[in-house]
Amino acid sequence: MKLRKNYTCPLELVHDMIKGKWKTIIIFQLRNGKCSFSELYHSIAGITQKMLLEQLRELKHFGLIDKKTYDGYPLKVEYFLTGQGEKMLSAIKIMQEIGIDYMVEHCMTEILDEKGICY
Amino acid sequence: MKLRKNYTCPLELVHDMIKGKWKTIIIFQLRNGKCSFSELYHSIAGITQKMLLEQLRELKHFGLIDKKTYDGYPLKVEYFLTGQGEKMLSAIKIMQEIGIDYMVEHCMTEILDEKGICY
DNA sequence: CCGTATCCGATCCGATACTG
DNA sequence: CAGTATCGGATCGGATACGG
Repeated sequence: MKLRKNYTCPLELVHDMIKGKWKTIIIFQLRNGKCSFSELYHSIAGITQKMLLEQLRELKHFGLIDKKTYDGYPLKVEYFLTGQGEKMLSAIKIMQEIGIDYMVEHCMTEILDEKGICY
Repeated sequence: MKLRKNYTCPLELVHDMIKGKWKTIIIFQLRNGKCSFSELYHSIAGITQKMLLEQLRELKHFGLIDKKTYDGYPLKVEYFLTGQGEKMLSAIKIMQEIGIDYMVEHCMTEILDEKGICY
């Protein structure tokens, strides 16, 4: 990842913060508090270890998440949202609604749970 | 663009709606109402005609913007946000704030205007 | 003014195998 | 359990030229 890139606008910066297929989903999965690596891994359908690690590293770099590592064996790590991560979550929750609106509108609701939500 | 993709979660869908370097910026530029193609083109630093057209087409496909074409010469077109586009704008405004927060925090404020905003 | 077409390097991301 | 390394196809996005 290129650090200290010359950004010409805040939204360009935020694009780097959350770009890619997985970052918004990862942030959303952390909405209820801390998760271990494998909790995230098993709760996000289709993601690979490589992608999860990579995206977690980038999210941490931009200060949206942080992690706490515990010594001992087996290794234990907890990922959690920072203050800015929570702020991003509030934007992502709006996006989730927009996604659901679209799916309802276009009859793609078969994947939603009984509350009309998934992930 | 692949239509009727099989989405497994709303955020994956929304990722397609706004992915790429330019879409959030385009939506933000439409925050004050309708714009012609060239107004958008000249107000977004660094974008090419190709990218602008391509991204406008995709935003329209997902129903975040719409356009109105007037006959006559020279050609006149107006792009504007739909209801869902306005909803997306509310999320994008939060992201803008996050971007500005980050820039202030990391002393990258030289590009911000006197109100601390750009674009 | 508005929209299209092509070329090509950079990046994304899935598959897979491996380490502490 | 947590993290790393490599390969290769797909997609993204900038440059450039052209057409209605």
